Amino acid sequence: MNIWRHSVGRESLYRTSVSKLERGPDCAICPVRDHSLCLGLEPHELPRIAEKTTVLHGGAGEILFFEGDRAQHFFTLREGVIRLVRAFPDGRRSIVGFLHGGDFLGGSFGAGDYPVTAEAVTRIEYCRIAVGDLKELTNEFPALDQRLLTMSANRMQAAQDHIVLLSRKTAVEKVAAFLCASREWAGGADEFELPMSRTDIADYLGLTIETVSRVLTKLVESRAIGLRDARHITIKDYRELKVVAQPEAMSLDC
Amino acid sequence: MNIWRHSVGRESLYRTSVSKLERGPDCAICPVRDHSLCLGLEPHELPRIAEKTTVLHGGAGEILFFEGDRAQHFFTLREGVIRLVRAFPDGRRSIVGFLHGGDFLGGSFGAGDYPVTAEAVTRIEYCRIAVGDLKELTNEFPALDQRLLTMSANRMQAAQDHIVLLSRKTAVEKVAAFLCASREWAGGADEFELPMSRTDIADYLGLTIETVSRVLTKLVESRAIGLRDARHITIKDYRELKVVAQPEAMSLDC
DNA sequence: CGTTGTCTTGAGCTGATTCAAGCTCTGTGG
DNA sequence: CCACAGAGCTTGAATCAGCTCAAGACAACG
Repeated sequence: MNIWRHSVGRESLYRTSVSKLERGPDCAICPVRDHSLCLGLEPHELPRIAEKTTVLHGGAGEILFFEGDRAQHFFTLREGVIRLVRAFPDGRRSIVGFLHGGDFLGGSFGAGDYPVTAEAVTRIEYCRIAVGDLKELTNEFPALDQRLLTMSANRMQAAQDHIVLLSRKTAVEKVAAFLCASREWAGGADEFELPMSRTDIADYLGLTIETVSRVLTKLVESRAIGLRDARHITIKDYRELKVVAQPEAMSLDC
Repeated sequence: MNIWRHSVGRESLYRTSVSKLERGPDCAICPVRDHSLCLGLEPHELPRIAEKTTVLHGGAGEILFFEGDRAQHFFTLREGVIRLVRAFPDGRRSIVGFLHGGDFLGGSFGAGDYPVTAEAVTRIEYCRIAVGDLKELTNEFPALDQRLLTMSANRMQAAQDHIVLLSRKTAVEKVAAFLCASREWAGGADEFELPMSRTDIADYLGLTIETVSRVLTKLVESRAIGLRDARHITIKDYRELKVVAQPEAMSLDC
């Protein structure tokens, strides 16, 4: 890392700054202990994984790895938001997913390259472990494999939801679904802050920033949501929003 | 299984026939032995998994499980093609992926429901094992977990490719990408048969059948492909097709 | 207090959809 | 053997959801 690279996308140049390095993690006070990889471990096993793990943090915009880089590390996000990006040479960009506290990254198990670029949306804190070390640990603690499988299955399901959204939902449905998801990500309260820009939202939903903006004002006019400013959302009619967001949610009557 | 259920989609009624049941598999002659789950096992370990496994086969249109069914089984596809479907009550439909020989299904690890419906596109042959039994076996053979993780990672990458395709590619790019993928699926030869209908293709690419049809005739006119009939494709200019299909494939110059 | 980046809004355009025929197989029954 | 029905596919014409282009609003910042 710590390189300059020409972007093929909207931004003209990326810069990856050196992440500030800390000592091994103090797992006892880990904010994501019970919904991350480490849920698979007993408390007394944590030191074994901690000694192979480094805690890092980085600022918004920082790049953890580029698409195509050799996948040498496995990461657990402790704090903040990360976007997974694929960019086209002609400027088109697709955000394949957003990651939040507890989510893992990397871990293209078996040899391989990262299939996406990982960028910090906000200030982030994360754990890093070499894939070789993780593999050793999974031999020692089989519960880790189970946990990895469960988390992979959850991510797969999220990806499938995303596919359905992109292939068959209208702009309003997409934005409504995004707002419902953001509400969950933010903890479930009806007022929250969006960590990402309109550009990120558009590239996640397969729309333009103009369309995202227009749909949001339409939702404000229909009193489904409120906008204190561009980043501060208030959900005013969650039920309605959810109905719009999930036309596929049929009340199964059998 | 073996039930009638109203479809919420284009077809008015689904029928799930009883799959013909065979004895346990003869893994020695398994057509997908070396690119399925069982790649993780030594030859002498195969009988242990075989004794818990049932081989089944079913006809085109047969449904292995419905979205929302309790995920009690794990499947390995030996022969044929399966589509993973999500349907909306209003008739919209999305195909989240196609599966081919060696691919696995189900296995929502940890308790859970199937997030999609699995339907046979062609006549199929597949292995079925209860998730509980599989879990026991993974304790016995840790290599199975590794293999599952690797396969999950590959599927995740395919899902991400699909997301990029749906969110940022044009109709021509989508169809071109689909044809390139079909070529691989069919073994890599320039002449092959499409196992699925235009409706399936459209629901996979997030287009209408009319658009798929129009794009195909356009590709015929531009001499990139030939169409003996609707299902028989000849790739005439693979290079060109690949370039159209992957506008994201930049020749990394650094 | 100008500059810069982000977001909103408007007007016109367009790629893909919708609607509506018509065509081409395949199988079935007379 | 041909007529006929039905499903699946293609083609054309009109429409529209979302895009492009362009301008302006607003906040943050040096």
